[in-house]
Amino acid sequence: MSESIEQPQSKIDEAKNKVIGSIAETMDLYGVTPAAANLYATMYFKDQMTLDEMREELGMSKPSMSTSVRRLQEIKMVKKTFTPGFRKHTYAAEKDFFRSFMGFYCQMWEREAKMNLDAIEEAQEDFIDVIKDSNSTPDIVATAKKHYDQLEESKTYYHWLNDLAESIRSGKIYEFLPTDQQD
Amino acid sequence: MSESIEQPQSKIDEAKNKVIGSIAETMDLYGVTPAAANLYATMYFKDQMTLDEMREELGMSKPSMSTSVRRLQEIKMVKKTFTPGFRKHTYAAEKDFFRSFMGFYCQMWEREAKMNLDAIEEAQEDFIDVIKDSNSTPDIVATAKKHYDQLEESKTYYHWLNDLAESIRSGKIYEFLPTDQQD
DNA sequence: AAGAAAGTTAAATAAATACTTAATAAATTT
DNA sequence: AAATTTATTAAGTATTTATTTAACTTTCTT
Repeated sequence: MSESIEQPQSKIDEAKNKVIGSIAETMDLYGVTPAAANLYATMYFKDQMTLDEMREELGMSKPSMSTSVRRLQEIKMVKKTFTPGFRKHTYAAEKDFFRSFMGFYCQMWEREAKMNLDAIEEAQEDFIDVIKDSNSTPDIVATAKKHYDQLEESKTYYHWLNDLAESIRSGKIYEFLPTDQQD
Repeated sequence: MSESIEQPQSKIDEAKNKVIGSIAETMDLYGVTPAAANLYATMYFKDQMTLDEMREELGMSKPSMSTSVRRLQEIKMVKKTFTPGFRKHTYAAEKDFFRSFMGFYCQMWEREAKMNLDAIEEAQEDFIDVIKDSNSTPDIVATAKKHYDQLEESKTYYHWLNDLAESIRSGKIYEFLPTDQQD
């Protein structure tokens, strides 16, 4: 048999690996570690996996798989599965990318909104103190006012970000942007 | 003067730094380098800046500022400004977070969709070859079909991601999610 | 309850990446 | 056109981050 003829199984593996590489690369760009990114992409083609199977399949250490799988659980891209009569823990990838998207972005956006709104609140109080302070020169007061107003305006964005996250979590966004619409 | 009484100017700086730290921290989480994140957050409170002012203000090297500012330009978070009769280049931060959001996410999502759709296309061709191949056992064919279908279904997500990006770029999303709605 | 198997935490190492210094290129002024 | 100022590229260094090895804890089985 000529070596140009590929075995069906290896061709399947090759095809899978193209997709795995691509998914992992994009996850990398979003700040997910390489091990976690490769793991998710690998699990995407599997029903469920144990830590040992992951270690075997990716050729990495077990602790690495353990921490990666936990990180993926945190962003809701992997779920623990219960397998009766089986001692090892089993995990399954979230295959629905819409749900993965939700888990990843909504969490991030809500966190961003909270963190920055908290900081803005504190800063605005400080600016008010400066504005009220009799030691403040007119220039200083004007600057404080300008910054206060800038922050006030920016709040609109963070509220919108929370609204966006909420409309994704609730699924309401799909009324506006249907999932089945082919372009 | 007691040291518990704060000078207005330093109080302003302190307040700004709270927000700068918070903005930079969230940008860090999105994979923007610390230097670029701090730079954007600093510029957020400035009209415009030169590379030397950036270096001075952040206490970092000029090349670091140069590469950071370029990265920020790529994601549309900083724009070059023209200052007549002034030799040095000047740059201004995009103060409208809605525009920053657009620049950052739409670019990422469009890139993700393109990359993964390309990989999927290639992989699907391979799976078809395997399905057609007379050397393939029924098991192999079944697996190839399963993977093909899974990839086919996932395309819906990438098309939706493109639609989402498009609706943000066009501003149509704000018809669905108004920016002024306070919660 | 003791032993074994699986998973996690902690410390150490390896790898990646961000940044700085030094050198080069580009642009503006005299 | 030469010189000076500004910006960028490249090479090297330092820092951070990811991963592994080793120790420990938990959980299950006999």
